[in-house]
Amino acid sequence: MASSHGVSMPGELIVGPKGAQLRDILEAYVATLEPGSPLPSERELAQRFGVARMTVRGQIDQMVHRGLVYRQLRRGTFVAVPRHAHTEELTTFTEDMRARGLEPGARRIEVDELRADRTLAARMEVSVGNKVFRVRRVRTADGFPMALEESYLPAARFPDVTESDFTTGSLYELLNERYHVAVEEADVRITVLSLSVENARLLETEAGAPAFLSERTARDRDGVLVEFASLIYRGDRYEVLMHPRRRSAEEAAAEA
Amino acid sequence: MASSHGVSMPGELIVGPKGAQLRDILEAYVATLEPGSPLPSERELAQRFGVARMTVRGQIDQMVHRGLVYRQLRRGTFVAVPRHAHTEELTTFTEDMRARGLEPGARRIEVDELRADRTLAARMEVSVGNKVFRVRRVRTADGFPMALEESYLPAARFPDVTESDFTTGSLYELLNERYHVAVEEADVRITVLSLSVENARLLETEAGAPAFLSERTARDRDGVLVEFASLIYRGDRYEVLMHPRRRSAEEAAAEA
DNA sequence: TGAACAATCTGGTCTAGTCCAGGATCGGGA
DNA sequence: TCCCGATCCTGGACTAGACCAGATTGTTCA
Repeated sequence: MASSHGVSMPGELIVGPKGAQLRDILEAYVATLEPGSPLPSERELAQRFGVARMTVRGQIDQMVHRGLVYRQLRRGTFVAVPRHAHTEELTTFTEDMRARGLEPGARRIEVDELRADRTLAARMEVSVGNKVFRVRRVRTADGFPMALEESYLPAARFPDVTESDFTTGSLYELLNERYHVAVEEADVRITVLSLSVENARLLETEAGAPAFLSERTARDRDGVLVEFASLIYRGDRYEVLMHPRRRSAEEAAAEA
Repeated sequence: MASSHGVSMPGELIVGPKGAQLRDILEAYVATLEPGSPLPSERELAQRFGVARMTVRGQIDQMVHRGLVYRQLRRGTFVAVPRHAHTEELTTFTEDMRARGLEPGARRIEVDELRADRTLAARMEVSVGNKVFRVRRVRTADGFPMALEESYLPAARFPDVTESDFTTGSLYELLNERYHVAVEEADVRITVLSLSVENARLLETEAGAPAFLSERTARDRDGVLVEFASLIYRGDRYEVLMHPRRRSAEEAAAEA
C-alpha cells in the first residue's frame, strides 16, 4: 500500500485487500466532511495511495451505491447527505435500537391471558374462545420511553410464555430460542394519532402530541400467524424509512 | 458504436457505450431465466461480446446492486429471486388515488425557481448556485385535499418545466413524457407532526391535527437524483402499509 | 475591466492483461 | 465402487495504461 518502492511497515496490523483498506480510509475521511464537500480526484487518490485509478473507482462506486457520496460528471465526487439504509427488512425494536447505538429495554406493564372474542379471534386467526396471551410493555432506549407495545400471542403455540421475563431481550428472540418459531414476514399498517392522557403519561410526554400507531401481523415462513402487535411510537423519537422501487414492466406483466 | 458525428437519424437505433448495450442484453436475457439459473461466466461473456472482462464485471456489478442477480465466489453468477415482488412498490399519488377509485387532482399554490444554497445543493446533489425548481401543490382526491406537496427539481435537467400546468396529471408522468426521465427508486423518510395553522387551512382541517410528513428522494435507474419532495398528508386520510420480510441468512452472508 | 481562448483537470468508459484461492470435475488407483 | 489428487474454471482483486468531452481556471488581449 505504501508505495511501489515497497516501504512496507513491519509490525503493522494485518491488512486486507488494498481496496478494502482504501475504502476504510475514505469512509473515515468522508465522515469528517460536510455534505457537499468534494473528495480528492480519483487520480489524486490513486497516486496518493499508490494504487491504480480503477481500484479507487471501484471503491468509490461502492460508496456511491451505499449513498455516502455522489458523483458529478467532470466536476468531482462529493459527500452526500446521509441516506438511511434500506428498510424492507423486518427488524425488531431491539435490533433497531442497537443499530442506533442505544441500549434497548422494556418495562412490563401487564401480562395476561384472554379468551378470544369474535374480533380478537379473527385478528389472531384462531377459534373463538381460544386463549391468547397479551403482553403490554413500554419499550425503552437507554432507559427513555420510545414506544408503547401491546403484543398478542396465540397461547396454544407458546405454552407458559407468560412466565418469561419480558423486561430484557427481544420477544422474537425469546420465541425463537424457546419455541423455535421464527418470524419471517409481517404486514404493517401505520397511522398517526394524538396521544391520550394515559398513553402520554406512560411515554412521559405530552397529551395530544402526534405519534405513530403501528399495527403488525407477524407470520412464520409457513404463513402461520405468530403475533399481532399494536405499537404506539413517540412521534418525536421515531421515523419510518422506506425504499420503494418502481415495479418493472416485466413484473407488472407477470402479475397480470 | 454511435456515429462520431453528432447527427443521429430519428427512429434510428440509438446505441450508447458498449457497457450500456451489454447491460440491456444481459437484462433481457436474465428476464427469460428462472431464479437460480447461472449466467455465462464473465470471461465467456467478455469473449462472446468482444469486450474486456472488466467491462462485463462493471455491468454485472450494477445488476447485482439492483438485485437482479447474485454472485457466488468461485461458483458463478445466478439469477436472483425478484426481490421486490412482495414489498413496497413505488407508486405516485395519482396512481394511489386511482387505485382507491378516487379522482386525483392538484391545486397549484406556487411554482418558482431558486438558487441552491449549501443545504439545498447538498440535498439535491447539484452545485451551489445551480437553479432548482420548486413546485408547491395541494394534492386532492375527488376534489378534497389530501396532502400538501413541495417538490424540488434540478432545473438543468428539466428546462422550462415551470411552464407546465401541474394541475392535472402526475409529476412523474410529466417528467417521463417530456424529458424521458423515469423514476426508478426512492428513499422515503416518514415522520409525524401537528399541522400548523397555515397548513391546516390549506388542507381544510384543524390546526394541531396529527399528520404524516414524508420526505422523498427519487432517483432514476442510474441512481441520479430526479426529485426531492416533502409531502404532508392528512393523518385522518392516509395510512402507510408495509410488508417487511426477514432477511435470510444467505442474503446476510452475501452482503458481508 | 471584461471577454475570449487555451491549458488543465475531472469523471466515464474501456482495454488486455496478471495473480489468487477455492469450487467443480474427471481420471486413476486401491 | 469409492476416494484422491490433478486440472480446469470461476469470481475477486488489481494494474497501467488509453481516449473522450465537458467543466474549470488561468492567461492574454482588446
